[in-house]
Amino acid sequence: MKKKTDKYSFFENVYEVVKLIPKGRATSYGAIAKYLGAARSARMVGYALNSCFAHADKIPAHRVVNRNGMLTGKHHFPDEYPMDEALRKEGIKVKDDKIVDFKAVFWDPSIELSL
DNA sequence: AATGTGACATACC
DNA sequence: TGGTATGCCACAT
Repeated sequence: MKKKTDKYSFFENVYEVVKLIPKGRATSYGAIAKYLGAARSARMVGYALNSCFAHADKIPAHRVVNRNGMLTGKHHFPDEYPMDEALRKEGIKVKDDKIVDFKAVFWDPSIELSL
């Protein structure tokens, strides 16, 4: 329900999409940005996730990686819960901070959510 | 309003 | 493979 603002922040949108990512899947910043209608705001997606820890809800930010499937954001995760470990627990294989067979687990919101 | 920022994407070397 | 440079855009200050 909307109050004063008709639209939520771009961040809120990012959080919503990330939370919709199925277990064992992963997507890219660019894909999310595109789905939100701002394909050139991939940086904003990462920016948003940077604040995800401050966000009230739990954001599976570990399911969001860059275009190469590389865990570029792992350095931003808490040491107690590394990004690659989180992914492994969901069945995603990670090697050298990169998702193995990324395209196999790739989850594109602009496709999956439009079915 | 202006400036700084960045977990990207792409290009180039 | 990795460093540098540029474009890009929404948010923070």
